[in-house]
This record gives sequence, structure tokens and C-alpha cells, in this order.
Amino acid sequence: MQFNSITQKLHDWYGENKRLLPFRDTEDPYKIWLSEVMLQQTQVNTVLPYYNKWIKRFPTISSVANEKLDTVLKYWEGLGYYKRCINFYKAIRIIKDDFHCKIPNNRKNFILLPGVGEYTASAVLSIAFKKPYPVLDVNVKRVMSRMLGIKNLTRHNEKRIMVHLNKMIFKDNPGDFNQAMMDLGSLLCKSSNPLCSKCPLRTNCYAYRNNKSDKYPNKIKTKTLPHYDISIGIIWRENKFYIQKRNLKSMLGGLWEFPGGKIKPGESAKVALKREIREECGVSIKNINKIGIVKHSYSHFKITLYCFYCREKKDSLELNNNAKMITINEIKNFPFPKANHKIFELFKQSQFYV
DNA sequence: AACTCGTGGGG
DNA sequence: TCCCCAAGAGT
Repeated sequence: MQFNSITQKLHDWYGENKRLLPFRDTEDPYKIWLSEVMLQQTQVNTVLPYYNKWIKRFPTISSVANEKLDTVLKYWEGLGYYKRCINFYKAIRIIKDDFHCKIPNNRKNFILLPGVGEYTASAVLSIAFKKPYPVLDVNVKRVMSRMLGIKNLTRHNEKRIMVHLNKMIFKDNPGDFNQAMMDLGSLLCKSSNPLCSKCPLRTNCYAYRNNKSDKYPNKIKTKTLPHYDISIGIIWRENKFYIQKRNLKSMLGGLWEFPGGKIKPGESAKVALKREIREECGVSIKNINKIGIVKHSYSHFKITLYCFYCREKKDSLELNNNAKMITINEIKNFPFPKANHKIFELFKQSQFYV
């Protein structure tokens, strides 16, 4: 292969710094695809344990397609952005029904699948099938922004960056090129405190030559997150408590939770809980005991959870398809969001847990 | 085109 | 403690 000097430097650097990640030590497009979905907005070290557990339980496409969504979601529990899992599951079902369990190796068909966008299509096709598609993730954007001195990552400027990437890409191994660019971005050309002295491309980098690495790319101002107060109840009947499944279309869709809801302005936490429990469980609760407070932060708002313990009379709760009474030992069978696990922990430390 | 969608780590 | 940030996609 003939490379220009920048591409040659990147190639040499990657040869010396290649990481042996489990999802890169394979040619199975299913495994590479899974890893790319897990890696969306999530760093490698966070993904590793989830990826390993998932592959052990679901080693093939058919092993996913033959399970129910609930079973699969449990293996995503804690990783966040659960729509990724739901879309991946939907896509796998389509692969089974329409493609005989074989992942399409052309971009037009692959990118039509739910949860597969520009990045994922390029990553999987380049790594698993050696197709010459450069990826443009947040790492590559940052590297190119600094190298070329492009401050604002507008759609127009991203197209300009893509023109460069298409010239730079290793024609014989596009997957290695994409991996090298992303590794360079995440290990050296970091968002804050970049390790420019170790960067093989520093003499070609506009931002480095002008001592302006921290100015590229432009930072976007973040809004302060709104805050909500929420009441939740752990409603017991004999040795079981009430949980309900969140609507698939909503935030945290498909996961289970304790009943409860937002406290209205001027409303007390206890009154709010009574109102919500009447609406959701069809009962009027009386024995309400305060357990404590849990704070949690989501991507676009924060909450304070006022947690209560309630003991109900036998056979008084309404149970539809999306509601269940379970024992403490059955928690492991249902996917819960992080906030609910915090509540479990609080409850276990309370006087009501025996 | 903005906004929604989780969670954990770092400064 | 609080804010920023992270291998994006759907709407």
C-alpha cells in the first residue's frame, strides 16, 4: 500500500498501539454489530462487562431472535439508552425473518434496520466486511476538527471532513483505519487535557501548532437540568410487592418500576403517592411509612424520589398485563432502571426489611 | 433542526 | 458537589 505521510504515521502508530478488545478479536459481524450498538455514547471500559455477559448468554443471532424482549433487556440493565437494546432486538428479528439470520453486507439494506445509522453502518461494514466507509463519531470529529482547524461541526463542515477521511482511509483495511482514528481520539486527542506530545500527527495538526487544542472543536453551552420531586411506594401484600412495566414508547420503556409519580406544586409527597397509587394500582392506601429519599440524575432532568413503605390488604390490588406482585428474590428476573435499584438498596437498609 | 434518550467517570 | 463528557439514532 502507498500512503501519504499522515496516513502512514497513523498506520504506524496503530501498529504499535493496537488494543486486543474482545469485540475486535473476531470476524463475526453479529458480535461487531452488538459492540457498536453498546458503544454508542458509551465508553469502552463501561461496555466490556456487558458485552462479555451478553455474548456468553446470546452467542449467535438466532439465540437472540428466539428469546423474548424481556429476557434480552435484562442483559442491558444498567447500560442505559435502552432503546438501543429494543431496536437491536427488533433488527435481529428482521435478520432472522427476512435475511435467514445473515447480516446484509451492503449499506443500503443494513442501514434500513432499526437502530442502525450512519456511524453503525460504516463501523460494521468496514470492520466485518472490509468495506471502505470511514466512521465519523465524536472521536474522529474531534481529531479532524483540531487537525484541520475546523471550529464548528456543522453538517457542511462534517461533509468537508468526510472528503478528507475518504482520501485517508486504509483501502486494504478500512476497519483498522476507523479503529485507529477512534483510538487516537479517545486515548490521545482527548476532549480535555489531550496528550499532544504523544500524538503521531501533532506536526500536521493546526490546533497543536497554534497551541489551541482546547479551543477545537467549539464547546456547546449546556442548559441546567430541570428538577422534579417524585413519590414512589413499595406496596406489599403478604410477602410480595407491586411492580409495573413502563410503556415501550416512553423513557425507560420496557423496564419495570415501583408505582408512583410526580408531586404537584403545593402537594405533599404523601398525598401525591395516595393519588398515584389510586390511579395506577386501583387501591386507596392507608398505612404509609416514610423510608427515605433517593436522588438520581438522568440525561435531561434530575429527580428526588420520596420513598414510602405500604402494607396492603389481601387481594386489593389491580393487576393487568403490565403489573406484577413479586418477592425480593424475583428482582433478578426483571430489568429495572438504576433509580429503582437505588430504592431497593435504601429499602434493604430500612427498618421495614426483615 | 433541536430535542429526547441513561449511566458512570473525571476534573 | 456539580458539571462535563462519552464509538449516535430517532423523531
